[in-house]
Amino acid sequence: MAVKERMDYIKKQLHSQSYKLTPQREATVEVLLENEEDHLSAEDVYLLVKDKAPEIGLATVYRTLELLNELEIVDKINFGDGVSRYDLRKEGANHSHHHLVCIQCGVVSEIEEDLLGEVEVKVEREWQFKIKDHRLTFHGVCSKCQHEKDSTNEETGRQTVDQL
Amino acid sequence: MAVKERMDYIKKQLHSQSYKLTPQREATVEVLLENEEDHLSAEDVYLLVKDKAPEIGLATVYRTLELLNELEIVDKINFGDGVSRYDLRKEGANHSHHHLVCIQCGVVSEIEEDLLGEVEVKVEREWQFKIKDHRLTFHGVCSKCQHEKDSTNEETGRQTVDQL
DNA sequence: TACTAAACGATAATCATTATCGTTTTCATG
DNA sequence: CATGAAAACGATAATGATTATCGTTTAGTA
Repeated sequence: MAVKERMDYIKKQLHSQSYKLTPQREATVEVLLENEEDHLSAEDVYLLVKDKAPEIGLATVYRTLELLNELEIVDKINFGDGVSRYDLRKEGANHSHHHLVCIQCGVVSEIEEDLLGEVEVKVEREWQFKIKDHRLTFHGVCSKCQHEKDSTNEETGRQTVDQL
Repeated sequence: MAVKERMDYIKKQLHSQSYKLTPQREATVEVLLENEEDHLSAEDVYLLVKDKAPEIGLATVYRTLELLNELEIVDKINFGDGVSRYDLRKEGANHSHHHLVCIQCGVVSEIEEDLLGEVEVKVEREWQFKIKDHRLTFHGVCSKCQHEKDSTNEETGRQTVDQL
């Protein structure tokens, strides 16, 4: 399965930089692979990883996520709520993918396609800026919420407004 | 001058939503107008505003920035260091402008031009997502750092790498 | 001028993240 | 396989930004 292969790939990356391959790190990566779409916070990862490795400490989770971020295996992202979220990079991707954040239900979904190719060429040329990575997030209303005019939403109670 | 006019405009916006126009709020907005390019944190604003209104409290600065954010007079942005930064919207702009963050010297500069027009059309169409706002940040090496190969940098000590 | 809700200042509380420190484990070596 | 050193760990204290609380002050109005 793909999960196993990607796990092996990540293991190799750790090894190649002479980081040790501890069970805690393995369990953490496993959790990330199994919840790839979920934009987990450190706390989320901690709770999930405790099922696999109950003795793990929160500090270790933070340390591992930080390490994975440095190795560019995960992206540390921030949607403006007070927490960092950790997002596994697609295999071989050299940039962070884009996000859609629904301001009504809070759901975060992903755009894997890179929409910024031309934009980056322009920025590099006109601003003499050598781009290494990008962050692109759209805030708006997801298709589901656009159709639920009467949405009973725990976060804001806001109604859908001017779309459609 | 433009500052005065924009101040009046912001005053009107506060008034129109029946928020009071206190000296503390006025001083805070003044600081934002006078340091528009600087991506100030709440603490930064606090220190600057103390010159104009020495008795102001940090809590009030946070409250005011929060209010201005809700009124869409400022954007609250986050570049991944632990602090929120507050960025005045250009007059009449209905979206956040873009940012370039230099990973070597830490300088943040702005792109005022909206580069996302076509991208947004595509996203709205293909993902059925009604966009209200966006956040776009490029991380990379600014033109200055690209030319300082021997950069003595207090943050990372990192050398310029593979560009040029 | 007096009133009342809004706003304020000081500061305590919260909460995510980081640092510390003594213990445990991994992995290379004999 | 046993051993030793460095790396990693778990528990928890410390930090630092932000938010909540609360008694006092003030802006805008009658």
